[in-house]
Amino acid sequence: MLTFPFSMRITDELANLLRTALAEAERSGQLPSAGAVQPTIERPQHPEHGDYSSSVALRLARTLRMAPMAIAERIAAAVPAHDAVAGVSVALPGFINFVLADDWLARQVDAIRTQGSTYGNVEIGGRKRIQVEFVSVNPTGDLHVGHARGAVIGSGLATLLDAAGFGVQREYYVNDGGNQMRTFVDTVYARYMQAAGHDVPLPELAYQGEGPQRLAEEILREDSGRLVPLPRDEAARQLLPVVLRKVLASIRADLEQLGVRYDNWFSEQGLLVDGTFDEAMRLLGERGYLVDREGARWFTSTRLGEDKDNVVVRSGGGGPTYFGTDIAYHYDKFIRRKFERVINVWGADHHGHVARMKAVVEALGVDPDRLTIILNQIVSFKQGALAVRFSKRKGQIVTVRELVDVVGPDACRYIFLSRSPDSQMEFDLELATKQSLDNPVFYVQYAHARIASVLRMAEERAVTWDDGDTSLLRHPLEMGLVRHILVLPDVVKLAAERLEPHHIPRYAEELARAFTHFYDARDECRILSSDPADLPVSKARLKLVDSARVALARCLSLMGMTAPDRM
RNA sequence: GCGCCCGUAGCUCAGCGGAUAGAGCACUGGUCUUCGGAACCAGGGGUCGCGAGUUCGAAUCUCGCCGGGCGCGCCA
Repeated sequence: MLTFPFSMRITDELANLLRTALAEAERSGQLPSAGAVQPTIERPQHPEHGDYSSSVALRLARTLRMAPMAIAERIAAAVPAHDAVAGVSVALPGFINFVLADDWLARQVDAIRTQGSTYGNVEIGGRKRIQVEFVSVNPTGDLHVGHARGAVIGSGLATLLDAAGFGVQREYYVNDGGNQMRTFVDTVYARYMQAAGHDVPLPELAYQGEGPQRLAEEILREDSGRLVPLPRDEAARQLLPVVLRKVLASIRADLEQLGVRYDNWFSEQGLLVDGTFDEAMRLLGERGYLVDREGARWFTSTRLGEDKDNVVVRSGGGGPTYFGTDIAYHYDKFIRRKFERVINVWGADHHGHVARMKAVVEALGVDPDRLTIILNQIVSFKQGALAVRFSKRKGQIVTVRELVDVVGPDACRYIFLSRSPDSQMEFDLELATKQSLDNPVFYVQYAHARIASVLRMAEERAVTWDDGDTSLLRHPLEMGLVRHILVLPDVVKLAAERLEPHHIPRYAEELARAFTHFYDARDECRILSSDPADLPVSKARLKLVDSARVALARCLSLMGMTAPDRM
């Protein structure tokens, strides 16, 4: 009898069984040699096809020149006994189906509870250093509502990669070195002087809205007009760090409200002052990817198959372009800080930047596959059937802060996380704020609160269940719940491998449903019974719902949501 | 014009080349006296945008077309 440590995913165990079976069938001459094969394990959609299945026989049919069913039968016959597996069968057109053993399933309940908040972790990252950079909006005002999606996807992805065993760093790239920042500071300066009673005109292309003005008035109040007598350039120079500090503090506070935190805030300006920019340019030059033309310096992307070259240093002493400093930034990520992988989460409007950025990384001598750029499509908002157009004047939601105030961080995160970044999603404000089970956010959290409530009630009735015997669990609803709980590690693995956090909320909903089905079978599977004879099975069921609590809480924490004990 | 993303049930969305394409909402009908009814069960509803191709097998891969979004700056 083969056994594996409980921390191993059941799908890996089944794949191993198939590998063993395949090797054995080849050794005994039942099957011709197939070479190296990685049997895949799927979860069938229909329960009559078992708990897990494999199409390995279908895939082998061609190379082995045999009928798929014959291959499946010979593999299935050679599958070694395993205490997790109650049955192996074959089905047309050539599937091998596995049914898990109830007693083995029941034993997993204690194993899951032992793992607690680490349940669902998988080891696919090997502690590899990976950076997730996201949001990175110019520090020129509040985060717009459109930035919330990238913030949630980026932070969700980072948490997921953590759980998958990567060494993750969350980073915000602060664009404090470019024209936009300068224009913003100039705008604040003009507003500052105006507030101090001086008729200083706004710069060309000044930032509109009341943001710069409010900021200017605040700074004026705090520094009592210290900058008024200074020459314009000097005043702007001194104003920049003050503006930056205030705007970043506001952005940071808004993101924290949304459950988003960073390990590092990285300054673009720093790349210029500490020589990183020059170093990156030197390397690119040495490798022959820079050319001076029309007074500017260009990166010759065309050498790497791009449509056109791109300016990295402007003509007329204009300094580096955004693209130029981004080269230095990626030089820093890969060559200075030696991240093995870098993930950038960008809005879809940065699409045009992707190909040349990959080209740059390649030009720096780094495998471009180490850079992944996730583009999230734009979000539109609606209120029930009505489209919402954002307009400050109408007093509608415009900033991330306002969105979080109205919808709440949990619902906000869940909704953004449950859609693939590729979808041009619609965010229904009405549904998101609905306090009912129409709202999947509440359905999942409600299941957790219900479990907490049952456990509280057990405590009130002085039922101790640490000694519960899970082998008493055998009802189909009990087994069904364990089956669902056991899927979490595979979901984490899949989501992390594919960098797709949206599988987590889908699974969480499925798990919540499995719990609710079990819970709702009041007659057949009552957890707390008034009949003393039911005490042993009550204790076993308390352990079962506690393991469901562990898995639900883990899902919620992976999504950066709270796991409420009461609602 | 070129490039990328999207098109799946009335709506919002899942779907790793595999079995009868799924979930929630909405709709229709039904269930339950104790653990949280903010519940549960059942049912109807699909040319997977259209057309070819590859494959034992295509919503999934390839090509073409249609529709929507985004991009193609010495902006970021």
